Amino acid sequence: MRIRIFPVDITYGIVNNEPEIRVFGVSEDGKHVAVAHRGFRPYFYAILSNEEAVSELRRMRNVISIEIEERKLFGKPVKVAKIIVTTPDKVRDARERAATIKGVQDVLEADIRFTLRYMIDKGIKPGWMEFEAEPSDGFGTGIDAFYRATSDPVQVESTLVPPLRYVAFDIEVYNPFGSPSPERDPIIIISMMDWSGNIKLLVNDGDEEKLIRDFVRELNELNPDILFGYNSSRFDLPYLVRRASVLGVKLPITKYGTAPEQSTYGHWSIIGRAHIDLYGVIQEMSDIKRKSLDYAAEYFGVMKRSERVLIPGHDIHRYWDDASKRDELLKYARDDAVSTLRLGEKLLPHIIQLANISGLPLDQVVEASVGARVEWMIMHEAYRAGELAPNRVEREYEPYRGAIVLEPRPGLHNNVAVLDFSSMYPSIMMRFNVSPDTLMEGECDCYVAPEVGYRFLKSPRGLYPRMLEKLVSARRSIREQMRLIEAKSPEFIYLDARQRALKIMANAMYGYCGWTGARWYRREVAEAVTAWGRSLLTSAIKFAESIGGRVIYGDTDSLFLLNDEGVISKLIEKEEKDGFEVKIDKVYDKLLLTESKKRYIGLLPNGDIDIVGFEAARGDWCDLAKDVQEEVAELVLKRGTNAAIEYVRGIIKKLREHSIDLNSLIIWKTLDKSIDEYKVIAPHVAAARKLIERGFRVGKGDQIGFVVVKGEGRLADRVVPIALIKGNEDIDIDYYVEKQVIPAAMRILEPLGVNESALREKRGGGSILDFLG
DNA sequence: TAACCTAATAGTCAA
DNA sequence: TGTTGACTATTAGGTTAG
Repeated sequence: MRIRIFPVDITYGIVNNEPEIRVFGVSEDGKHVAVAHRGFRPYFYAILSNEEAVSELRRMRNVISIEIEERKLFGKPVKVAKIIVTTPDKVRDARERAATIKGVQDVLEADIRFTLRYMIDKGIKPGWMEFEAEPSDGFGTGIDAFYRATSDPVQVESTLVPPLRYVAFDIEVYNPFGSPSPERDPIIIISMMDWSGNIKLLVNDGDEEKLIRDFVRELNELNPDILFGYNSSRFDLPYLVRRASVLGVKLPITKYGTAPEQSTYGHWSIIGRAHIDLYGVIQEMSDIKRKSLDYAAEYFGVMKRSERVLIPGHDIHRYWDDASKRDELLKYARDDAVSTLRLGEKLLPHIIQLANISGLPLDQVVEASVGARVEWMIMHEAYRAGELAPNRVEREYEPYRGAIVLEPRPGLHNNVAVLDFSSMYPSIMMRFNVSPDTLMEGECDCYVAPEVGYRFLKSPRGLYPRMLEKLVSARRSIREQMRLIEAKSPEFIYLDARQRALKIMANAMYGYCGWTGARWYRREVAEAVTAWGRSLLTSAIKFAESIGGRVIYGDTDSLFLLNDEGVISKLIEKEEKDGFEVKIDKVYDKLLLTESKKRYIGLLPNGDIDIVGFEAARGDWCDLAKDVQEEVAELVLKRGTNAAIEYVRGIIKKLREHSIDLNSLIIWKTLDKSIDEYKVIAPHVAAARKLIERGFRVGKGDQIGFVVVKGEGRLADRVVPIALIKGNEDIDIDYYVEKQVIPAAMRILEPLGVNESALREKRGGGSILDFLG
């Protein structure tokens, strides 16, 4: 019989010294099914410098057989021995032995995990797959039907996703000592929400063991395919596991009836299910400045911050202890579970597509770095092309030249067209066959990169260009399909997520090739791409100017031109002839350029304002300053500078009267390293230190919010982290006027000829005291 | 000692 | 553990005027 399965988790077991791949997933009718597949063995390659090594390799223990193959490494043919080993746990030992054998130059692909090896070799990525199979004995719990595969799997293209069952969970911990510790502090609430909207609030009524057992029972009854959490890889799941073990309670929530375990990169996996920590997905979305669950949920329109309970983390124990506040804490826990579930629903299509395109399983793809995702995608392609995966090696960092940014022509311009090269770097790689395996030294039938002179074979097609072509053409056909489908239908959402993911992956390839940690790293490849990019942009400028165009700004792949239809259409036509697509991205009715690169504001025909690069677009300025700048931008473009000046004066007056909400004065900055690595104690570092003194665990990656209060010394000595705000702080209004509001406003007003003094209230009597004091 | 200058450090954004 | 280019604030440590 034929079994079609949408995999949720793929793992393996060992039966009679033979590995058995086990695919847990969902069938088309929504049943939980699992397929076991035997017959596939782990292996790795050895590059041979002489044939005599083969007999010695054959004599190694746990080796089943050796096959001599012709493969390629960076495009060059090599002879390799494929060393097939009994079970995955024997690979390491065999690899180490093989490496010491004379005649073995190098050992390759010994660090590829078995289940991923299986998927690469069988041409399977997470998504529908089909087996010939027959019913079999069980090897887990919570499964409706077991099968044993009698054929290799086949990937099935389908735009459908089965009805997956998912649950979101969140734990609250009693934390009177600051950050909680599982050895000491009990779990007090576990909140859960399932796919059909049922919410469960499990409460510690004095028996924490029962709480955990209740959670296990509820979860196994729901038997979800996906468990969503928010920061659950770093907090909730390890805390639960540790706490259960401290209490001596079992936590059998995997489909093997075991506890979750930590696997690679700190990820916590639940066999048979996909544990998806949404925090990682949010973290890489640069549009979302605040990464906490409440902000992320608000960003996606899932739950407004104003409509939910917000409790500062360090206060949880107080709400628990205070009988009159406990209900609020329960509501808070509930809101977290609801937000997490709804966020999961929004993000799942995206996650499924990233998994399907990269080849990484659902739970791993959210944890994996961008580089790792691209690399797995390349591994699949390389295998089919007979290319060996190079080993990961530590390399020295070698900087190289990037893109051009034009000097802006400052001033207020009318009717400006912004043109850009569509997917410039991917296009360059495809157009000139730029790839690590086509890079050549010496004479050849080659494309030669400008300035840097690196040479790339015209044929055969390289690994990178081939992959990009697949990504680009897949995206193109999806976008065509989308035109025929009703927007917001399930299929539309699926296709849209897919085309976005394809674009993300295509755009990530350039960054990957310049990453020193990449298996297929070749600095020359990245360098050639940016060199061609510079040359494309400069020649486009020259051409535009030669036919009377006026270029006022440009960055990497974009040109800002005074709108002239003739010039623009000729430029577009010319680039098309050269194999590049140039498009009008947008047209501004008005555009304000300053002397700064990468910063401008523009007025679109529909009245919208674009603010690019300025403080209003940044996450590290207080909301007040950002709001002021946004308003100033709008007033300046729509009504003129005087209106903007009046507005700013009004805000400053309000601020001095203390009638501005404290929340709009919070400044957020990320700790990019752990606290003792800092050479300079910046304000947010000082704020973080204060938190640590008070028992909070803050560190690398955390966002620190603080306000500035009056006092002596450095700014860093005058910050109060928001978790420690009592409400009676003496806010340093002058700081907010002079260092936040006025600079943000002046950034836009100054180039228009406004003097800073125009923003300040005239000082009345007693001004001499102000100067002295 | 206050005022001023400058390099280094750090974070964030544009592309 | 994707890239370079660019802007900006703040600290840290100096020099200088008085």
